[in-house]
Amino acid sequence: MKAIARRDVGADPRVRPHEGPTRGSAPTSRTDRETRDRLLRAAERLFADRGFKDVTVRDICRTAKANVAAVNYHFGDKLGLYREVMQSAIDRMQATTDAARRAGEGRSAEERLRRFILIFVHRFLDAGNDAIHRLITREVHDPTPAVDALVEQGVKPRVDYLSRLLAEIIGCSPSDQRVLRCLASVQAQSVAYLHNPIAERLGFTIEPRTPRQIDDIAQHIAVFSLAGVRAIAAATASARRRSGKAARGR
Amino acid sequence: MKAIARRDVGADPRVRPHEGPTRGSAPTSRTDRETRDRLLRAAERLFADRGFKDVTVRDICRTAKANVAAVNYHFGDKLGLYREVMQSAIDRMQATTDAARRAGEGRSAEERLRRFILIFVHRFLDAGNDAIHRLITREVHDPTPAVDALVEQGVKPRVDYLSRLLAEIIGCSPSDQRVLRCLASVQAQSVAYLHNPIAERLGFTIEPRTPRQIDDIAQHIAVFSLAGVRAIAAATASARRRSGKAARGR
DNA sequence: ACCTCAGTCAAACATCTGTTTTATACAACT
DNA sequence: AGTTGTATAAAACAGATGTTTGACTGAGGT
Repeated sequence: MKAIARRDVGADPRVRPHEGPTRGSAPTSRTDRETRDRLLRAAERLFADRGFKDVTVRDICRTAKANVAAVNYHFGDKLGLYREVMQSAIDRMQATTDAARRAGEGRSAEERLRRFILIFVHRFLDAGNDAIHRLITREVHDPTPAVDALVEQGVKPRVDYLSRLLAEIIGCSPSDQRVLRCLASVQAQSVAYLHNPIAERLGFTIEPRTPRQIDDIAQHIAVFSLAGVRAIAAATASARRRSGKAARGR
Repeated sequence: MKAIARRDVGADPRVRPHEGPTRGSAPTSRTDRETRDRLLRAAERLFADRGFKDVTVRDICRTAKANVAAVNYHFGDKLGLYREVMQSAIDRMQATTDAARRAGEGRSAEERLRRFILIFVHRFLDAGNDAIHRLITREVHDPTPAVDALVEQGVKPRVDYLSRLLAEIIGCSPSDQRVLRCLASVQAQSVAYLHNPIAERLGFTIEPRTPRQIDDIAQHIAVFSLAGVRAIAAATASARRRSGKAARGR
């Protein structure tokens, strides 16, 4: 009976006793919301450090100095809390895409790509965004039910923009396979610089990076990627010129 | 009391009742070892799919059609099984490094890099190696106590070889920061092609890749990377020529 | 025939974890 | 004063999980 009741609540969240402090976006009554915010902050860091399943609500509540029941009260369940953390990450990801896109408005295709990369890498490696990016990276390898929102709102807009941009540079359709591969090559490079235990064990990453170091990395990825994309465009162009297949090797 | 006894066993594994079927590398008595192998195979797949903590010994034993106690009997504990799975992954990683390194012996530095990338990507994306590479990638973001062996035996040899190679191409010391960044750029690209739920949700990766597709990807990464490394070398060379900072974009 | 020991199995154990329950405190409103 | 609704707290619950225990089997050696 209890199990059934719980399952019903899960299926229809609106049935929950409180559904958090008042529904919708009411002012939540008074000075409270403190606990809620502390939970969100603690959860963001812990989820980023260890992933959804390896963090217990007791960990979160201990860090946030709240009672164990606080998560269920304010967010329905653990997943509800995670979704809210992830949504804020998605929002910041969208903001980064928009900023990096705007930075190149009115420029040539190559210059738009260069500026996109520079802005993007700076935000990506900014210490203040470290948690959300580790969070997003985790969804790639260990998806939770929140992955759908991430893909639709966070990943797709960026992929669409970069695909059109790369297609213009290469001179082909955005659905051409080369576009996707260049997209992968460009975006993958940044991920290598997220803090991770193996890189640290090898002596790379001297912990909080200086703005200078971040800029050096951004310049590296921009130079490397521009040259890579040009080479891909040139290789296929010269291949087309001699009619045959790929113009690989020497 | 029981808790203490268990902790003692954990601290000194040699106290365990069996320590697996006979110690060392004795022939394990008779036809058995079947169960052990089934456990290893099941564990490799499950650990690769879901990570160390998200797989239960019950999952593994169910998959391997063995009893729940089988893991503790044959491998001491869950971590012992994981270590053995990881060791076989490390061994294959070493073999890939050696093969990719040998493929370029006696060639120019650039050609050695090109061949290294081609061999490496082929092995990396070979369907038969998919599990071990997802396993290794997991250690990057969610290290277990097995990460030390991975770094020492698997990662370091590859990093050392590629560092020397890239330093030769760029024309600088292997400890130069540009070497590390090019190394990151080259290796990071392959990781983007491991099967992951987000790429699949976006419609990329048409499941088991054909040898043709893998070769296309390998060629792409080789062309892209060679051009990228050359550009980094050229940028710093021309920068040195005019004494100032970076010679970016234009 | 007897013993030994690796291997397997079912059951039990102790712990951890997400969630629920019950109770209490406090503020706002009637 | 009384009611209502929000927030928090302590305890309890139910299920899962890594590990251990004790019994049983069968082959090999004496």
